[in-house]
Amino acid sequence: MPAPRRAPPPREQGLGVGHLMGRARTSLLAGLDAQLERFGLSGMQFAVLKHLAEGAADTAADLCRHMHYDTGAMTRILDRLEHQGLVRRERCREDRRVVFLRITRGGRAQLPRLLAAGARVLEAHLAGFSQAEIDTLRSYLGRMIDNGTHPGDNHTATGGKS
Amino acid sequence: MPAPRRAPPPREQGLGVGHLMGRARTSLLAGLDAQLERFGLSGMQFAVLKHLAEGAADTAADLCRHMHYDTGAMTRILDRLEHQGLVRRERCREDRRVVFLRITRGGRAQLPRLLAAGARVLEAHLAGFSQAEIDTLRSYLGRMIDNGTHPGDNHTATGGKS
DNA sequence: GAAAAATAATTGCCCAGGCAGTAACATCCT
DNA sequence: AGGATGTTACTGCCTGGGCAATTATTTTTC
Repeated sequence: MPAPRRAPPPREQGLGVGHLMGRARTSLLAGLDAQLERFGLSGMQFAVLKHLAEGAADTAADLCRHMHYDTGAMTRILDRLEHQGLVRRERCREDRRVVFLRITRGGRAQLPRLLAAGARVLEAHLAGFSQAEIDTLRSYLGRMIDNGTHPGDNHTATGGKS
Repeated sequence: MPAPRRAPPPREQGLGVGHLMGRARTSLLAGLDAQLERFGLSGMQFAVLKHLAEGAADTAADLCRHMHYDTGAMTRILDRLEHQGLVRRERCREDRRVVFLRITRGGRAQLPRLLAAGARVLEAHLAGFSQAEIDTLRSYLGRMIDNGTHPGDNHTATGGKS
């Protein structure tokens, strides 16, 4: 070790939570990308595929609404997924603006492996958490999102059940 | 049904956590950017300035280590901060590779307002949280980060402290 | 029924982060 | 000493998201 680095006490009161959240999310995403690398997929592509498989959405706009994602970026993600043969675009006949999205047979076949990879990453990050703790964490995050979405709602959120 | 809950998808909800985390962080960041917009600063620039003001780091490499950030991106952020007259670069004489970073008088003068803006956003998102809940949330995030950083450490993390 | 507004998908442009390289310098090793 | 190695800051290049049009279509409104 050439230069001994001093270890400054990281006293962060205010932004600590934001910072930690960013780190945790980065770690989650990095792990997911690492696991998905051998499938040639990014975390975002995986998420899209998962939503499609679950039937949560079947058009690009729908997907964007559910995932709070940019429509332009979504188009490009779908381009890649289609190019990889995992998703097929199919123009709707009744409303010729919309394009239905369908998982191909190959895409569906890969899905279990992808889901397993995602679960692995999450399990790793939640090692040592009890189910109650996971639920609590989820409720905290939900409340924060709610607070950010509807700012000024000053009801004590102690009973906050989404 | 013999209720053989052998190994169903027990952690299926886990992905929800990742999703919620992303949403919460996005909301936090969007709020911060909105508050900082009138200062002409991004959330990242603010974070860097804050670290410098606290004396947590005084070189670019140091900052990157503390903030887990890319060195190239850091150079460019510092370019902007310097161009805005908030930070000054000063070559070290002993080790001519390093460039010390100093907050200018103007930068330090703005800091209180910036910190207040950051605190506002965080307070808004944590409305209705007790101090204990905030601490719990922080500990959860810390444990997740730890799990991601040192994967495979299979000691029950129940006693995990920061 | 035609103009106006709304919606879906797409594209171009910009910005910012990650990565790989580069040049200057410092340190280590033998 | 002198070469290998590491460090610091910086610079292109690539990727990917966000935003603002653009195009094609539907729905609403008058």
